Amino acid sequence: MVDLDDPALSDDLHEAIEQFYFAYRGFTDRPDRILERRGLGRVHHRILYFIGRRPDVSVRGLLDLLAVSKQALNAPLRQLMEMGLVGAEAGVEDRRVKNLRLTASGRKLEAELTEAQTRHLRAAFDRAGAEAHAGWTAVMAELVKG
Amino acid sequence: MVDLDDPALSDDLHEAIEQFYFAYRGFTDRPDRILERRGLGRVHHRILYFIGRRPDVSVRGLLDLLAVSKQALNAPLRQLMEMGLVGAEAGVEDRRVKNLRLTASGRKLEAELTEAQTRHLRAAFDRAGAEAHAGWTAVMAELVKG
DNA sequence: CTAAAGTGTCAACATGGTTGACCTGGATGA
DNA sequence: TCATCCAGGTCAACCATGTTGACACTTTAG
Repeated sequence: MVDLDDPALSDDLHEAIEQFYFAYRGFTDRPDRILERRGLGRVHHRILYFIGRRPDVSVRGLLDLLAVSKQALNAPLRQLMEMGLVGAEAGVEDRRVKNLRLTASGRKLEAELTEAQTRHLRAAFDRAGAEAHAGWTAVMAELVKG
Repeated sequence: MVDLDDPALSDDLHEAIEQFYFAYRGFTDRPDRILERRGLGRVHHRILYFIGRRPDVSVRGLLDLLAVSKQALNAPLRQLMEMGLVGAEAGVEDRRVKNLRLTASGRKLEAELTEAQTRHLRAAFDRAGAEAHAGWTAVMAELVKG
């Protein structure tokens, strides 16, 4: 059992570390379970997610977002294209670049996965209140910047 | 380049997903870099951290906290004991259980690693303000519960 | 024409996790 | 007392995800 009310956790910054760890773990394992039923992994989710959010992103752009090597990206991306979830088109200005987009079925899977996470987040925001929601967002923005 | 101000990110719940992802990534890679200089990994950090926060935790307790198999825990834990960073004592009531504790040098390394993360968090909390800090904590608590 | 950039792919390797099987030794209840 | 359960340790096979290095191809740009 995970007891976050343990009296040993006095320092609130230490508590924040644990909250971050456990919250993130809970945040990722729902979509993970959906994915593993299809033989896909977390990488595939991240790829689907970012292509969905940034249509026509290039392979290079994806690499920078995910901060992985192109070799690590290549296999799962190709797999998603072979499964018909992601489509690619040569760029108009520069025909070397591939503009990546979700297909209809890609959008469907992406929505299913992301929905699991947004439902989780929305529930927490609702319970904590609008003010807390705003505070959370502000702190997260600082963490991303810093 | 990671551009979180991209106009495509309209839905704030989607933005929250990205913030969570990028914030967590930034949060973990500082201690990771300290560790890799000593040939240790993130697992070792988590072990040191939780033993530090919950002195006399048992191996079983650690397994439940980390949610990994005992085989995954065994090697890094043994390594930490061989390095003299973690000590163990047989339990008084039940002599099967091992009560794990940090040694002096274990506490030193743990403090160094954790300090990197608390400094990061403290900076974000300071910039975002006390109210935002409270909101962040409230939302995180809900996420851990949910 | 040449250099650089975007993409693709092969190979070798490291890490960190899994499950299954089996062992020791201490606790415990019929 | 004896059978059984539980904490812990260890071996083996396996898998997912990542890395670097090297090389090829196409296209763009100087």
